[in-house]
This record gives sequence, C-alpha cells and structure tokens, in this order.
Amino acid sequence: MTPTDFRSGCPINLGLEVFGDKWTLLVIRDIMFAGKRHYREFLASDEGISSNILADRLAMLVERGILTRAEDPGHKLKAIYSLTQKGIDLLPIIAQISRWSRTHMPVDPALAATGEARDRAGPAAVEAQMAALRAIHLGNDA
Amino acid sequence: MTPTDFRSGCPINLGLEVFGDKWTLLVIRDIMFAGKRHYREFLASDEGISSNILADRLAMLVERGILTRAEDPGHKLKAIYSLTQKGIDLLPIIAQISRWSRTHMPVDPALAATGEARDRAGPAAVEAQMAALRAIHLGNDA
DNA sequence: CTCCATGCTTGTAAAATGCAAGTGATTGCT
DNA sequence: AGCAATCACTTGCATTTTACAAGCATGGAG
Repeated sequence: MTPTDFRSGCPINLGLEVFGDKWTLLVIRDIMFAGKRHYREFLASDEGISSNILADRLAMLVERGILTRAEDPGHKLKAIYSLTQKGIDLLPIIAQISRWSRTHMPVDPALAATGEARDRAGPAAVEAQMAALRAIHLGNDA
Repeated sequence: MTPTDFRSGCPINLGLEVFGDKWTLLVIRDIMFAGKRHYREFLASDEGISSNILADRLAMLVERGILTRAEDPGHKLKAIYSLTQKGIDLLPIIAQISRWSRTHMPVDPALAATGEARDRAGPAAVEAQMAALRAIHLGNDA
C-alpha cells in the first residue's frame, strides 16, 4: 500500500486505481441503496455481474478497507458484507455520478427518482444518508 | 444511443459505461487541470497511457459528446480537443474523487494542493472552475 | 529537399472479463 | 437420519481489452 504500488500519486488516479472499472461502484451502489449484504444478493444485480468478477471485487474491496466481511451469527454459510467509513465516503462520488447521468444520459425515470429526491433536498441529504449508513454498518447511533 | 444499448438504465451504471475505466477520467483531468489540448500532450501523462488506448478514448469521448475535435487553424496536422458542457459537468465527479483519495489514499502532497485549495474555498469554487472552463472551451464570457 | 513533429495504426503478447459448470460445507425439510 | 436446496465461492475456457513497441502518411520548418 505504499505510493510506489500505483501508477502515480495523483488523487484522481489513485481513486481510479481502486474503483475505476465497470463493476466496483455497482457493488457499492447495491450495498448503499439496495441494502444488499450477501453474495447472492449482489449476484442478482440488474446488470448481471459474473460470479468470478463479483468474488474478485468483494475480496479487493475488503482488502482495500472499503468493505468488511463477517460471518452471519447463527448461519455459518452466510457472509455479511458491511461498509467501512472509507466505503461510506464514496457516497458523494456516487451522488455526483448519478447527477451527471440524470442530466446527460437516458436514465430510467424510475431509477432516477431517489437521486432526484436527494438533489432536491440539498447537500444536507447526502450527509443524512451517510449518517444513516454509519448507523447501519458501523453501529453508530450518533 | 437508445437505452437498450446499455446494461441498465440506472444512473450509476450509465455513468460507468461511459467513464468507468482506468483512463477516461485521466484524459478529462488533463484537459481540465493541465490545460492539455493536443494528442501528444495527453500521451505524455504521468501515468503513461498507451497511444492506441488514448486514440480509442479520445474518439469515444468525441462520439459521446464529451469532447469535440477541431483542426488547429494554421497548422493542419494539429488537432485541438475541447470540452463540451457535458464534459465540463464531469468536474464535480472529479472533485469528489479527489476529495476521497486525499482522505483515504497516499496521495502525493504536491498533486493534492489544488484539490485542497478547492475544498477550502467551498462549493462555489467548483462553480467558478466550471465557469472558467466554459470560457476557455465554449467561448462563453458569461 | 531534408528532417522533424503531428495524430494516429498495426502487430502481438499479456491480462482482464464473460460464461457455464462445478465444489464442498451447511441448512431446512421430512 | 436422509436428502435436496442453499451458501459463497472456484475452475476452465473462449472472448475481449489492454500493454508495449514499432511504424506510417502528412504537413511544416529550415
């Protein structure tokens, strides 16, 4: 995890080296907005991620400290994925991507609704959503 | 460019289908912050993009309406790339990626400076930077 | 007229992705 | 107890994308 592992120390580049692909942020989207916590749930995404790619991305996200993986108490086969603070901090990026696409791409109106509501509610809505994720994933009640 | 060309109509997905790779946003970064306008300039990025990948991405960005390509008047071999409004609207995404990396990744302090300044200046700084880009790339003096 | 810079192509090897099937452990059902 | 379904992944292989190095046609400068 030293700087020399990366192509450059540019902030934009470092972000892209972590989530600069077609799938990583979709996994984050699903855990953030669809409440998915299990492998099978992620696998059933609208976009049809392959099982090997999903396994690879989940392992990478855990290794990079964006997700954690825990066993489901009382169900040894089930793994539960949770967001870390580092993962929750991706929300503003995702919110901006949503905004750009809703302005410039042919989005499905039904899928655009939550983003539109967030934009209408102003910047505090992102903070509120992050606080809610902290409560769920980090157990913070603050 | 109909919705059926894409894996799904989800705003996050649609954004990733356009710039969800390791290179596209670096090209945008270079035209936005380093003032690069020519192929050879993009080719000389810190991260070392390959010439064929660069050609592919530039063509894609033009086709998608994020960049335009024009001949340099008085120098027929030179092509000048400019941002469209759609391209300028990517700035808030890039600003958020920068912010996340500066919080969570081992960024080069020298390269973090402009992002830190932007954050210190508050949300209006992003608007101001977008206005400056409009002046340069769209010829808007407003 | 020569030499260099221009924006790309081309060829080929390596890596990532996509797809279908399979795996071993566990759980719920009867 | 038995047995099928469910769980989180692996594995093998075809296809696509990327990386690296070299080359190319044209325009401009001296």
